[in-house]
Amino acid sequence: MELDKVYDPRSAEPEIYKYWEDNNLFRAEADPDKPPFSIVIPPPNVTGQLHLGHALDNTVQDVLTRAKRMQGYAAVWVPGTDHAGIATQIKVEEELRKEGLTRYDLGREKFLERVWAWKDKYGGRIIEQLKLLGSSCDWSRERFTMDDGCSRAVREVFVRLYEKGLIYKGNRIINWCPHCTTALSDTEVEHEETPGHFWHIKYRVKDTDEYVVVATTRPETMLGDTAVAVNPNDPRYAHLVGKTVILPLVNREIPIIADDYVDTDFGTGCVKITPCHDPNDFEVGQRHNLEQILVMDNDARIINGGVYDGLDRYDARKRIAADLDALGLLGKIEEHSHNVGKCYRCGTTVEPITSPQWFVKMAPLAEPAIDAARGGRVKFVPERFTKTYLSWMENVRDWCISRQLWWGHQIPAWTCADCGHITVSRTDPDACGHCGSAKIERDPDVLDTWFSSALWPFEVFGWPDKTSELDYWYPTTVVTPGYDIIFFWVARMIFSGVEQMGDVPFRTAYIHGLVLDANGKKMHKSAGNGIDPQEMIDKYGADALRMNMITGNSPGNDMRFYTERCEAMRNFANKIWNASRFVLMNLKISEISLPDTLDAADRWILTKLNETTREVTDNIERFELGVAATKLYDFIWDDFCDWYIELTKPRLYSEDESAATAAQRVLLYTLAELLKLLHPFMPFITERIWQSLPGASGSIMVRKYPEFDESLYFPDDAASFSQVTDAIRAVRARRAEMNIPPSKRSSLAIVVSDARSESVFAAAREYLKKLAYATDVTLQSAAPDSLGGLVSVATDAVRIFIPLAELVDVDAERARIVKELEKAKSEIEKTEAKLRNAEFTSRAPEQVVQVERDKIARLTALAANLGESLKGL
RNA sequence: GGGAGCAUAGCUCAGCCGGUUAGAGCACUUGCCUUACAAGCAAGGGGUCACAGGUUCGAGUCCUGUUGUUCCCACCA
Repeated sequence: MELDKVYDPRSAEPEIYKYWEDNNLFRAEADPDKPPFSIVIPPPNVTGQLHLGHALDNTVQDVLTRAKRMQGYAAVWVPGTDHAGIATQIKVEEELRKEGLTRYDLGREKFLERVWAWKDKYGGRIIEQLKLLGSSCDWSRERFTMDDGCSRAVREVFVRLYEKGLIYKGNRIINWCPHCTTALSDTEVEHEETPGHFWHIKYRVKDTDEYVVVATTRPETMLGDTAVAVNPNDPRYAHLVGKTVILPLVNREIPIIADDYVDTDFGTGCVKITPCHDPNDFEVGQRHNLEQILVMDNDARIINGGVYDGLDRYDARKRIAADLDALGLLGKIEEHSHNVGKCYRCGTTVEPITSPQWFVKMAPLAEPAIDAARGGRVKFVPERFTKTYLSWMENVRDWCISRQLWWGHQIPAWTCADCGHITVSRTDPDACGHCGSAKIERDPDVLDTWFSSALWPFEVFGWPDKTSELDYWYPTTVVTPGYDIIFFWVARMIFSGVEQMGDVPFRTAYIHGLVLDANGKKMHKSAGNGIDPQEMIDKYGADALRMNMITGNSPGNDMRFYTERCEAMRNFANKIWNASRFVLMNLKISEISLPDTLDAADRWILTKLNETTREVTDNIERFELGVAATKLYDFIWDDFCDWYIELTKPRLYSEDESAATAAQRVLLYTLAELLKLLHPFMPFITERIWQSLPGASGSIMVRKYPEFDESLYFPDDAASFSQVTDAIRAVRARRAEMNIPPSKRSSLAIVVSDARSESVFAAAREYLKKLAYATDVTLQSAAPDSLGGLVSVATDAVRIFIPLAELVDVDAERARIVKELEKAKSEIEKTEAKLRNAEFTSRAPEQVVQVERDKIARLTALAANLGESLKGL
């Protein structure tokens, strides 16, 4: 099958993907004869567009999975599509707003219909995009589970934890997003240093003329103050403890209490206590049995605040400040920069608020999850992320899991209107579990999306049923998230897996970095610096984008995205394409097999191929995908294309049929092997070329990954052959310096110093002619008597004479040789000094010492040859 | 306040257990349309590996400190 003159990924890639799909090549079922390799794929956010973070995730997963599968594993991909209710919901709300509607206008039923349609529309698009990227994930396994109330697995876990007392409902302070109108967990709040003000407010002590001054960044919360606190050891205020102050504007009498929480050195040393709107104050309030007064509703509008009721929190802030000022109760206003919590999805400033919510008690769950990482049952790659994980897990607070959203797993809890008992059940109950009343109502809240995501590694295999799939694939082998979701997802999968399954959800968490824009900024849609991967795929092809993602950065480190690198990888694809075209158009054979006799160049390339195979396999094993890909890039471009293909040309075009056939065989064999090696990284183009190779059948995706082959490894021969390539390079350099075009050929006289070199060069005549632009090559044991008219070139193995003297600038020539000679001499000196050092020779390993000795020998020979050349000038 | 990462060529980055003359891509210079490829070929310029100590026969690589920078975590109102 012939290859088109130009490779067009835009048309080729979808075709190839279809071929994989049509032939059902993605599905790898459990196989008792093969070790399982299962990889957990994060649920893509349904936001209508894939971003480069997903592209990176997806590529890493795909490379690993394809490689493992070719290496003989039963490899399975575990795709998730069950995520991000909130993202979708917010998007739909935005759409509605354009029509002047809110979700309340539509009602839950109708609203969910819209959300669902939107998800189908855009969720499907994301899967199409992932396919474009080459994802070998078997998307036919996709399961949408979150629309129908609550999935079985989620319900099972909820009930289990509830029965163990690890889930509780309580009126606690939580983070509230007034835009999404839902509670958020601690991890969903991003803290951002924000400039603000520090308002000093005077509270008059009752029945005195004395004032205490409190400082606050949120004056509007004063409406909910139920105490003022001072440090018990603060002499300034000791006399006031136990007295009361009159809360201005509200005229409520509140106590002055003493609590260690107050830092005497910060602010005024007096703190207003608002139990409903500050986590610390909440705790203080608990300790002192303070009244809780909620002064904001779900939209962050004032309630229970008298004349301020109905005002937005920021309007209220202005009004209150103004009113206090009018009363002369506003002290200084300082500029104050402080950390403000923002909703990680919409960026709105979150409001700490007390609210009845569901929590997971973390301490008992964290402990075994910590042990799992300490004991190495879960390994993080790179290792440093273990620490990130541990420090979070060790300090984790209870997890707020209820969300006031309409789409998600609805909490399986029913409250009785008669007795107030909460019934938690695996099946929908008809009556209260306590009093039997039928007047029960289901909790309208849904679960944090990460609650269900945490169950993914076992839920997808059919849990809570005991399935053979689950038995075979769990624990999964690896998960590959970015470090930004270690807390959200990785940690929660670990403690959920350990708790429910009694074992970790995956053996290795291979953590990658984030994709930044060219200026080093995190990509955000709002910042407009995001790049749609599809754009890159359309322009350069998925293979190029994948290589760009994989190479040029190391595990766990962020990478900046450069379009130029995509271009470079596109060029690489083009290179492979053209090299393959060359091989194919020169073939007269119809099967992949090596010839009986290999010549020097063959042995050289096969040795290089073997080394590359060994190293690349090793790198993949250690998750060093970037290094692996780079080695393949170098081998293919430098060794195979630039050297070996050129080296085969004389034989391919020669009259000698058997030599030509031998070259064809080695070319085809090497090409087939390198295509297999490269396939996990550039799946499309390798498949396309593979399908065109004579004697290759089926998909390259299920071929065996190359292994190191001792019988095709000739390190000594390869080393000898490098004498030839060195000589060729030296001649080319000489000619380039003299600006001699390749079209101007000349003869070469090569002086060899020993029998080995003689035979090496004798066998390499044709190579020298082709690559060193020689008309003919003669070997001799001594330099020509007269060096007149000759240009000389020296390597450590040979001296070469070229009759081009009429073009030589003798002075420049001398200067060049002197420079080279000096460099060689200084190297020799350094090396000799090293060898003279007894400490070195006695302590360094023999191998290392030998390398130095060899170096001396080589450099000495080179220096001698250079010296001779100099004399001849 | 605690923790982590990064600092190597003009730019973006590799460099795994310390051991040849520190690499790649892009950019730059010179010469080439050599019948696979100008998205290419050949040759070349460019780095006291942030700074200061230390360990070692030997340090870009390990240790300590300094500086700069990025990120994560944390209840200072």
